Parts: sequence; C-alpha cells; structure tokens
Amino acid sequence: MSRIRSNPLIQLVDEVARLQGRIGSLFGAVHAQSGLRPMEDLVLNAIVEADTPPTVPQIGRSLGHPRQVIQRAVNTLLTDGFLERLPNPDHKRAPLFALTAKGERLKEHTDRMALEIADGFLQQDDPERCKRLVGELRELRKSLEAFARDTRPGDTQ
Amino acid sequence: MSRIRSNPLIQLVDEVARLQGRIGSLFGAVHAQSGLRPMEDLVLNAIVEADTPPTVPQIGRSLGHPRQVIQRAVNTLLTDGFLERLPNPDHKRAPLFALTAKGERLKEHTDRMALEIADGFLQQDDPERCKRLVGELRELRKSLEAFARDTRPGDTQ
DNA sequence: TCCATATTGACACCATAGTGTCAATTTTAG
DNA sequence: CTAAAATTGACACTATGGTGTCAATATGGA
Repeated sequence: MSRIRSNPLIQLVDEVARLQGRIGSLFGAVHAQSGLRPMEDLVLNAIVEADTPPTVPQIGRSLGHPRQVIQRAVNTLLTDGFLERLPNPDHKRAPLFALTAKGERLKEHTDRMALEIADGFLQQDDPERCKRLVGELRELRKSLEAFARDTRPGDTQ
Repeated sequence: MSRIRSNPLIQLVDEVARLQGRIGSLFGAVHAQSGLRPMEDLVLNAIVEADTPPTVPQIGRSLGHPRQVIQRAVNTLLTDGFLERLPNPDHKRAPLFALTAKGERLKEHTDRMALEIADGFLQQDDPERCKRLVGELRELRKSLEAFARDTRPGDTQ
C-alpha cells in the first residue's frame, strides 16, 4: 500500500487537495463578501490573465473545467455587468469576453481584500518561497495540460 | 490592478486552483469508478497518512474542512465497511477511525488506478520535480496552518 | 459530587458545481 | 453550393459540499 502511495504524483495530488482546503478556509471570507461564487472568481482571473480576450471554451480548457460550467459563470458575470462581449473575428458564434470597468473595479476590490490576508501571512513567511512555487506549479500545470492533450485529443462535448 | 495581482501568495492561490482543476479532470475517472466521493477519498487518505488513528474533528482540522463534512464522509465510509471505530482512551465520545481490511483493499485499488495515470505522466516528465514540489507544498501548508491557528484561535463549531 | 462549558454527532436546508442532452449555428469537406 | 460534422449556448437534473442548529454527552473546575 505505502509502496503505491509513494508515487510522487499521487502524493502531489493529495498535497494539492489539502493545500486547496487550507487556502479555502483562509480566503473564504473574500468570496463571502464579494458576492462572487468561487467559480466566477476563477473565471475572472482566467480572463484577466489571458493574453487576449478568450472564448468560453478556451476558458474552460485553461481551467480544466467543463465549458458548460464556465458558460454559466460567464452568463452571470455578463448580467451583473462585470463582463462584456467582444466580437470574435475567427468565429461568428463564440464571442470573446473581457472585463468591463465595473469588473475591473470588482477585481481590484476582491484582490485588495485577499491581499490583506496574504500580506499578514507573508510577514511571517518567506515571499520568495511562494514566488518560486508559483513558477514551478505553473510549469507542472503546463506539463499536465500537454499530457492531457496528447492522451485524449479533443473532448468538446 | 496587476500591482495587486503580483502578490506571490495571491498568484499561488490562483495557480493552486488551476492545478486542482487540471488534476480533477485528469484523475476524475478514478473517483468515477471507485464509487467514492472526492471528499471520502480525501478522508481515507488523511486517515492513512495520519501517524495514529484520528478523530473526526482531527481529520477536519488536518484537511481544512468543517468537521460536519468529515463526519458525513466518515459515516458513509463506516456503513460501507471501509472504516472501523476504535475506542479513544482520551475522549469517550469521539472515537478514533482506521481503515478496515476492506478499506485497505479499496484504497489499494483506487491507488493502483491513479498510479497508472500518474506513471503515464511521469514517463514524459521528471519525477524528481514532483517529489521536490510535494515537500515544498507540505511545508507551505504547515506554515499556513500555523498562521490560521495564530490568527483565529479555536473554531470548533 | 454537581454544575457550567465545551465537544461531538446528527440532520435539514442551502449553495454550488458537474453531466446529459438538445437545438441552433457555424465551419469544413465534397 | 450543399450536406455532413463540429461547435456553441442553453437548460434541466443530479451530485456534492457547506452552514446553521440542536440535543446528547463529556470534560474540568468549584
């Protein structure tokens, strides 16, 4: 048994799950006050960090979540005025999405709240470690995405 | 805005969320076949990795999830025969929990499935990186737990 | 021992995410 | 240009996790 659990990736999956739980209970207050659902916040971040305004399916792939779930979040964000539709020159049916000014303000607000908590922690902990980890985790994620693409090609529906 | 998002811990939170999504869509098949809910799997792992059979509230704290949620998972695992109650010398009402033989077999099975996927990935990727990351993430989590304890002392209910 | 307090287990209810499916539209191949 | 295939948006339904609350019991101090 412990032979099996000693696989590095298995351990990593478990550790990420625990870290996620810990993070959730630490930053939970942010979502509570902003009125954003966790998935909506995730979607906003994905859009902010995308090089160029993405389509719904693109966001889905980038986050590893089904497009239907993203669609729902995007629709809510649209009706709340945090997102706006942009015409997509490459595809007539799938518009691109970008934050409105209101969306930017919201994000700034939630980020500021999160920042307060984060700063508290980083005072007692080494910020360099977090910085280093972000890079390494991003690399790993890219690697996992590439692997997923190779293993099972297109999974649209 | 990007000034705010440049905080290392904020970035880390975001990256962990993405990684979690990616992992979920990669290992989702495992949960699907085992019949375990994600939270139940998490609880089993927490029990396996605990130094000594834990109580429900202890599992909750170790995972960063409310004890009620853990209780529900434990109850299901009990009725399914994957867990057994052990008397707790230190507390008459809160029993300790350990895997039954059936539970061990189940875990072995799910781990084996996960291992197949993991091995596929680790063939094209460096296992050392994962190993290193596990250690660093665990350290960070411990640090976050300590911080949470200091910030708001006891949150039982 | 007895009482106040804390902990625990249980349960109902709510919030959120995941899945299956369909029609509409668009893209692509012939 | 036409037809087949793929993509997209929408929606209902299901699954799962989170929260509030209560009674029961245990613990620790007077």
